[in-house]
Amino acid sequence: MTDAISAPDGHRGDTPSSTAVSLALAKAIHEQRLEPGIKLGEDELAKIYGVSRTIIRSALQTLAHGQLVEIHRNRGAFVAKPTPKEAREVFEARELLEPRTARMAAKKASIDDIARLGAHIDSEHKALEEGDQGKALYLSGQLHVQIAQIAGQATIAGFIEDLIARSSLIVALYWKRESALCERHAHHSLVQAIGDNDPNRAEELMRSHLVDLHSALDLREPRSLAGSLREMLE
Amino acid sequence: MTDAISAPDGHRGDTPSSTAVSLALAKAIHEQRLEPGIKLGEDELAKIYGVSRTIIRSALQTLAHGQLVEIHRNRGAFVAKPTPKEAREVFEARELLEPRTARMAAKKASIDDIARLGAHIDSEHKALEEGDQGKALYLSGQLHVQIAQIAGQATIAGFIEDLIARSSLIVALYWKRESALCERHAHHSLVQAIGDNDPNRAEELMRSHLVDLHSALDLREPRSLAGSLREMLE
DNA sequence: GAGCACAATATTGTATACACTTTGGGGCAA
DNA sequence: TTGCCCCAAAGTGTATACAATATTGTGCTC
Repeated sequence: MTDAISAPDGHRGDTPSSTAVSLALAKAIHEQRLEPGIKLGEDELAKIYGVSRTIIRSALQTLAHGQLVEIHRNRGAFVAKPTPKEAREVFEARELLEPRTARMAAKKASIDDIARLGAHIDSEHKALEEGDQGKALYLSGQLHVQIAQIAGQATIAGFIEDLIARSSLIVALYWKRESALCERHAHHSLVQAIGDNDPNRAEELMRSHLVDLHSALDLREPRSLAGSLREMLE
Repeated sequence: MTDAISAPDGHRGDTPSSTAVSLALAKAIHEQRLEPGIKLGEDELAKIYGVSRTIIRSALQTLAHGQLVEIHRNRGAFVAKPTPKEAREVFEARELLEPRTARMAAKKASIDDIARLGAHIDSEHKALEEGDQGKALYLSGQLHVQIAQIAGQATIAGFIEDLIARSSLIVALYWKRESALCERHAHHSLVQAIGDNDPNRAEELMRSHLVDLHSALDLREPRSLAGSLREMLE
């Protein structure tokens, strides 16, 4: 443990370490290595990543903005636990934003874009075959983000990115195990529609894909999770 | 100067001072007391608000998240200057989100909600009569936020809140002076449609209101502003 | 033994100190 | 004069120290 964080160093030599930490934490949440409700102690994180609490605090604030983390004053930061109402809102927002975005992506997608999407789906399949459920879930979300980026609307893409991150928490809490991962086919045909520059089909496929996801959730009560016991009594 | 910040103390006794600072700055930007591009020095703000740089830094990070402020590493924080492309994206996002939201608000609005909207419009008119352009602009944006809140979709309302804040920067940079403020009537009839629980009309009025706003912008080149000279050479 | 009050501990909130980067100016050389 | 380099000053980035608050454990009282 306590290996210093590997700075991703996006493009140039500048590397705010708080960004690296928040990305690392976001990915851990996205891959469901961090369960909803778990406490994120500042000192603990500071030791793990080999930085001061200043950096950790900044990273936690960033995550709180995207609603991946809840910060309670004088009590600390916790991985967020979206309520059923919030979960519904997230998916309703996605159903409003993403189909339109998929339509735009289908209109604008270049050869390069389509190649990237194809490669992405391949990684997704590989992760599934290797049994890396967390990584597969992460990649599955990132596909939606990539589509939004192809649509060329950075602002909306940013919103979608937030919604997708929160969706991973929602899946952790509300996913019905019964429903198989029908995603494989859905993503494949969606990418195909975009590759064919078929906006109508892309929009409709995205819409039905989201409805499928939404209806695969059991939004009555949050799944009981380790560490959640205490919070239920507060 | 240097009067300590008046903590708003939202509901309970908890008051993160960084929140108070970021709200104060956001309002100043919204009311166009802070021009796009102006530098927000940490020490300066710390003295003004009577807190340490720690707090200021946190507040600036919050604002950067909403894209009201741009932070350049080792160079400092500046009030954001949205590009024409960004401006278009913001309004396109609004045109996607707000009409649907107005529709939902018209469906759900209670007597109380409608009274609040009416009171809001009154304040708006009063601010205009008193010649307080900044406050009028701020209130005008807040009406949109309130409508989104009435719709009961907190997630989408949050997005809209961000978009409205950014819109004030866009107006500062790209508003054609020629176009009169047609807002008065637009807001009035919009609130009326919501009060009548007429979703179709509310949606359509919101849509056309946004189109009007959008077309009152000159999105070719950012308006030259005090202090922007230096930045053009950087 | 149960409940409460208080002290000890742990953790977060804020301020300050120090290190690093950028910036601006003055001096020196061509 | 012009161009360059180096140094000083200013400002941001990070770590640490201290203060305030919440939590937990202990012992007392009833």
